[in-house]
Amino acid sequence: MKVDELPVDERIKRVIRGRGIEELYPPQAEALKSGVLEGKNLVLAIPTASGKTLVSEIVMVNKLLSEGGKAVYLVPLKALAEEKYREFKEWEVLGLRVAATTGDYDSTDEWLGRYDIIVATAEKFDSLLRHGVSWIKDVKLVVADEVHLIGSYDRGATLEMILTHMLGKAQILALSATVGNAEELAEWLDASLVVSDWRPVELRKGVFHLGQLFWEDGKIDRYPENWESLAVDAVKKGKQALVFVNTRRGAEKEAISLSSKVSKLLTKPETRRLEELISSIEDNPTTEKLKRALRGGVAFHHAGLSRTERTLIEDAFRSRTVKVIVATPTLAAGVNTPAFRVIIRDTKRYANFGWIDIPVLEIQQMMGRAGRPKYDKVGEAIIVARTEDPKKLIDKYIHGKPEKLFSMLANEQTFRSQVLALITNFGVEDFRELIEFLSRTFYAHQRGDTSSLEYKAKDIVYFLIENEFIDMDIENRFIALPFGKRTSQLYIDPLTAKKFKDAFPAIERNPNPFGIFQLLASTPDMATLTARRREMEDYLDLAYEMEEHLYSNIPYYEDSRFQGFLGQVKTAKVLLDWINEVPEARIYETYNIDPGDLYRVLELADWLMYSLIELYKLFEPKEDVLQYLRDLHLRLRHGVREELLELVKLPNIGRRRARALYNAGFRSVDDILKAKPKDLLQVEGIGLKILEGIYRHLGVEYTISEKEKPKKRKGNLYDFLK
DNA sequence: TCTCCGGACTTTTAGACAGCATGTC
DNA sequence: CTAAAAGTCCGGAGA
Repeated sequence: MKVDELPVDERIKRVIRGRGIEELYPPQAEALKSGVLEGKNLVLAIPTASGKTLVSEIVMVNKLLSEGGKAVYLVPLKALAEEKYREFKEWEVLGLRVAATTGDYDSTDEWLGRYDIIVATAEKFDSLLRHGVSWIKDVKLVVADEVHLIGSYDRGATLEMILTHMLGKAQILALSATVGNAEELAEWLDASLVVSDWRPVELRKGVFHLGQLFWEDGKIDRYPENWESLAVDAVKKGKQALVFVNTRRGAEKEAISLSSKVSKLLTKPETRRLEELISSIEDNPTTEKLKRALRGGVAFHHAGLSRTERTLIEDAFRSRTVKVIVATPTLAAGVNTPAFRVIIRDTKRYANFGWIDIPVLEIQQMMGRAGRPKYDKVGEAIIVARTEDPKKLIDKYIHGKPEKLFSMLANEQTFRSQVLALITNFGVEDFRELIEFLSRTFYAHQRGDTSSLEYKAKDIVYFLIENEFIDMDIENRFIALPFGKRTSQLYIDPLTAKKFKDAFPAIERNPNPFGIFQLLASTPDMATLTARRREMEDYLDLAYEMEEHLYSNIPYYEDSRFQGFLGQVKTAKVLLDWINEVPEARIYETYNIDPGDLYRVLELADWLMYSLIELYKLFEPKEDVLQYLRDLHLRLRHGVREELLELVKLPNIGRRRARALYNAGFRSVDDILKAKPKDLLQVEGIGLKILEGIYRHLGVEYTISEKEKPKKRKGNLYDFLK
């Protein structure tokens, strides 16, 4: 189908042709002929990179241009929100406004009302729904990207609930990877279904075993026995490779090992670009290994890296500076990083109870990264059989069908939170209405019988009543209580809120960082670190040493919570070090964690600390305790001791600069105001830009003069420099 | 007596959403 | 119920 023939607004065609697209891919054409353009719901199940985004863009923009209102585009990751936001920005030439909103920024909900296309994570949109944002009623279209995540254990229920809320109120376009039961999903959503495995770049799949590469078409190629030769070979051909492994350690090891082989194939300019890249990376034990690998044009990519480094690597890969990335599954579902050859080293993964086969769906997503549109005619996806029987791998992953999707609504943790939200934020008045809502979910559609779900819901309702989240009047109608409503809006697990509430008296008696941090770490919303075997004794000792500061009892060795508790103690200790200004590098070493892990813990602790304070406010707070908690929150956010709190409020002053200022004798804003700029500039980390920002923040008059400007003006920064 | 090596035994293991008010080194 | 690689410990051989 030609772009010209599209039954959509001319302006849309112009923009598309502006991208150099004249002809639509067959599945795109099929999708657009399915009735979506006339407002019908659609489930589009086609491989990654086969043009789902363009379909959704056409549907969104066409709808907005003809009907007005808003379109919401849901993604599973913050990084993807960013990526889609940049892509959709292009449509602003037609007068549409695009915004992205995630937990990271732009939470002023009403402000979003000025935009036409809103990209959001599913959880963020759920949160917006809970806050009852006024513009939700203008949403005419919801695009749910990666909708197969409805089957994910911990996050699927959220997506399912959002779609249930919006079903019938807005048009729904669900974009999915190929799954075993797409038709079931389509039936639930009352949608047309377009399924296809067509790809713009041909995909060749194969299994590698002891030097033999068995292609799906029966051809066999021969290579050196070590699978690494597959990656090296790709680079020799002037291409790139993406290797998937199942552990961080594996990613690092293989990256360094491949690096020494790939380095020989690099050109001078490539080596220079890599050196440039390396010099821009911060130093710590993890990046030290990364830099070693990068010298040979190879990188590893896993959640232990900070966001900055991950993005850096992804960009460098796209620009072909980096030839090979060895990644854990972070990259499989993340931002778009296609490569000529994808090598899957592991098909098993450790998951709580032991090793499991990675689902076909996920392996197919990894394989789907093979082939760069516009650059490659064909992409190659190769599974390495190391110990596994190659025949089994071919049957399961190459010829096999992906798994069916199953509703995860019944997952206790999410369900608890969702039931609360239904009552406190979505006006569900009684049990009958609750059941009525649940009957419209995918769970109900799929299982038919909702009696076990109802039973669970009933249990949760009793839990919520018992803990004063909600109440029930004599006619058995639900009453939302402030504690419940706030819990739901803070987006924390009711169990977390209950733990907080129970701890308030103890906190009032003995407010202290360690006790509070252990409390935060003990909630289900915190991803705690794990205490390693050899560390266990140390943390147990620490717990006993700090026993009087804790708000809970130390469990016995036999207790099932014992292991978890030690992890909480470790997490609390890390947070304690953080607010005592222990340098990051030392934290990484002492606790054997990566930058990404610390970042994650801090991010969660920050959010939970805020929530703790917000909930405390509801229970006749004592002013001094409240102030104590607020200060601790600030210390947590900035990683500083109490004495730096004042300085850290200044723009661009974090834990390092604040400490430098303090140690140089500038201990307060007052000191800074009285000081000569010249002296302040002596302080490590304080340059012109920073000082300028501080003065602007404090409302001090100043101007940065060019060299030719007169140097005598009052308040001129350069006056003081002399 | 010290060092090195190998085998037996032990330990470890992917990822990442949410609030709110503005800016880390 | 299912694995595999790295780390640790210990004893024995050799210097």
